[in-house]
Amino acid sequence: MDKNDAYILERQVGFVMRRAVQRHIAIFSALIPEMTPTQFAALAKLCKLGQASQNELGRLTSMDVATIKGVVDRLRARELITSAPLESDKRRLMLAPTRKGRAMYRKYAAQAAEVSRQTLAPLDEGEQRQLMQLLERII
Amino acid sequence: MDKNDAYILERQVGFVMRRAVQRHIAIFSALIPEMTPTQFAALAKLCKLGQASQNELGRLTSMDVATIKGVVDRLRARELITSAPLESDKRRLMLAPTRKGRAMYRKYAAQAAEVSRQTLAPLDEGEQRQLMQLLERII
DNA sequence: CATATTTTGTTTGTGTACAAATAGACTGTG
DNA sequence: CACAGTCTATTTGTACACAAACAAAATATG
Repeated sequence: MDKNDAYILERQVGFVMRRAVQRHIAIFSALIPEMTPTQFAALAKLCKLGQASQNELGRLTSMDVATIKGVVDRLRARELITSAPLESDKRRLMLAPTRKGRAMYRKYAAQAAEVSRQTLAPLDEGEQRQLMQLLERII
Repeated sequence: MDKNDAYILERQVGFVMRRAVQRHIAIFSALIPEMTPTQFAALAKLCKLGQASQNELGRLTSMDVATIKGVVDRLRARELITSAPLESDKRRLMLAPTRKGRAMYRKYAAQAAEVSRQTLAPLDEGEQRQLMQLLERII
């Protein structure tokens, strides 16, 4: 095996992204210990929408059916959202933030933005924009 | 709240990185269904080193003690690595790839590199280098 | 209208990922 | 030497993440 085509773990995108995500999550939980990034994402999206079915919310937050169910269960257990079967389509479980959920979202929205700032802090503004654009293209 | 400082989920680094990692893992498991990215990372690193303690391997692959233990257990269950307490320091669990483990690594090293290529395929070479450099700086 | 297909949600099983508590082994310092 | 502090590994509990199998409800199509 030639030295040039050696597999170097540290140079693989997957590995580097995994580490970057780890750092991001660490920053998030330091600034917002009350909930996980995933929970906040679901709550934020639901607050933005007003209401949505569980499935819909999952698609919009890129969580599969099993994952969104767990996240929804935990948010509901904390009374941050409510759920109820839809009359006109009994398959669907309509979700909406509670007053408490909306308050939680408002309380932490600024902090969540700060998490993004701190995550990108090692880069200047141009580099930050570049990184975001490049990442969006490999999604 | 001004529209400009609204929290837009899709524009947060954490969210975009999470989705990019999801795509990467999907590509990985399509090309290498035999093992997970994490397992391959640990096996690859161990093959490169020849041997290492569990703790050491965890640090080098960015897995905490509980995570690396699980990964090691599964690799050992499949007889891809062996483990034995070190005589000179009975706390440490020395790991080494088995012949089967080394064969597995050799078999999939090229495929693993291909995973990285496909993940970055939407970008040209310069952009790929840029993305990698930017990601490395926010680790 | 009847039924094949699709959609939505649930459940189970496996695999990361991390915090916190514990135990045993080592090291450094008095 | 003693023992305080550190290091390594394990265990437990919680939380994503996804595949696969299932059930119930809605829709499409003949």
